[in-house]
Amino acid sequence: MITPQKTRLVSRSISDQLYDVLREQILNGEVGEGEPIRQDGIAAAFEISKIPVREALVRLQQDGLVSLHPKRGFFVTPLTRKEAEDVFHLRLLIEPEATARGAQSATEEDAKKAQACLEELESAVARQDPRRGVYNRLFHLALVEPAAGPTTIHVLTLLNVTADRYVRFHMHMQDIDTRANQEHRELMACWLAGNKREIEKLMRKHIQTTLDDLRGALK
Amino acid sequence: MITPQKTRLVSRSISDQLYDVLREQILNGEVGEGEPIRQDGIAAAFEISKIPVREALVRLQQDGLVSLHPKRGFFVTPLTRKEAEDVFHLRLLIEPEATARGAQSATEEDAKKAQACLEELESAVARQDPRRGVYNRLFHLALVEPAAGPTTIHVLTLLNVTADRYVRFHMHMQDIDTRANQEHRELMACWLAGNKREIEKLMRKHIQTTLDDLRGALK
DNA sequence: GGGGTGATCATACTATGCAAACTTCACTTC
DNA sequence: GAAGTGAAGTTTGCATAGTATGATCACCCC
Repeated sequence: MITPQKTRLVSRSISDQLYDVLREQILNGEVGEGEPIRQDGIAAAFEISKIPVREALVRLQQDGLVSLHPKRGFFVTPLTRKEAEDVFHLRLLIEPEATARGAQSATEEDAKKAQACLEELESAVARQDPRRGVYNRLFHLALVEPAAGPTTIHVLTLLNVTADRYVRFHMHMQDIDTRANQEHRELMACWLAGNKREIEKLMRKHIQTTLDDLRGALK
Repeated sequence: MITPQKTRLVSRSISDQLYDVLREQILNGEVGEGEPIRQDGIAAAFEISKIPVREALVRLQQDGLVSLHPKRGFFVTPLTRKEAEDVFHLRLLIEPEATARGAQSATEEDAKKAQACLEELESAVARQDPRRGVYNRLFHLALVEPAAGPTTIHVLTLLNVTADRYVRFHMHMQDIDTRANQEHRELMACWLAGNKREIEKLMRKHIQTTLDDLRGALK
């Protein structure tokens, strides 16, 4: 018998897949900041045409990861201290409260999913998976999802992606992995308990600590 | 002698121009919600190829105005009460504080620009310009710009665009134009005075009032 | 006549190719 | 030798066109 899938299987377009790949590469710093992005080169490297390449780049532009100079091409947006402060400021404004609301209206289902995300994250950290930034985002979002509207999800994704870029670039992962692990466990426990005030405080502290570390790395 | 231009003259691509046009049309409700968007149709209507059409739609998708079902096309995202509440919740969280910070670090230059935006807005309202939603956004952003980073600008643009869509769809403009005019004047005066606490309170009230009106229209 | 099956049509998605624009660099002129 | 000029070489941006996929409908079997 055919077993039904939990994950809807949809055909992902080339541009859609490329979007993820390019975003990961930029977040990993594999493309130097300010460096021009040659459409032909990417198309050749992936053995595809320029059309899906352009579409992926346009999406990354809307995310603020690359900028477009007309008739001159796409460039990786430079990392600036100003933007880092900006992003974390917004996260501190939005995410603690959103997480608290998520904790309040989380169902059993939501709790399962959040815990699964945490386990996947810890497993990724344990095996030094370079994609653990992705799992970190997924965990943070899972805590928010139960109560958040689509716009909140979208904005927080945007902010977490950009924050992730700064963290990965300026900090050695091992240094924060253990601390983050500890904090994530605390967050999770508190979130499951549904303690609104406490979870809000913890999340604020979690983000603030990362920002402090980042400031230190930026000297 | 050649007079130097204040506005950098850059070549705007077809997809870039189309992005603005389509966004305005969706905001005006000229494309029914849930309605499929035929790429061929748009390409034919504007006498261009499908490539720039797709790029414009991809950008609108990142903005949340249209959604994409793989191999089935783009659809105008439906308006929901949940999203409206979500968007205004975020605006209330971000915009008052950002405006207050803008007021504090505004230069003479910034003040001139903000006042120019307000005048343009009032003029657009006076002549019943259907594009006055655009000028409203520009005014709100001008108050924030002096102190805001690029991400704050981007997020607030996103939120204001979506908020604008709900306002235009559910409310008759004349009803709020006069009240908004009054409030904008107060905001402007207070902003110029640099009264942080007061401007924060006023902006919060301004957004809250719009939300209340919107809730009323939604019954 | 209802449910399943296959052919036809419409549309999305991507490859190829081309013209316009930008960059680079050799060359000329002062 | 420095600055200006023009041609060659890249690269972007878009049009054309083909392929693949999903939707629609007629047809068949029960």
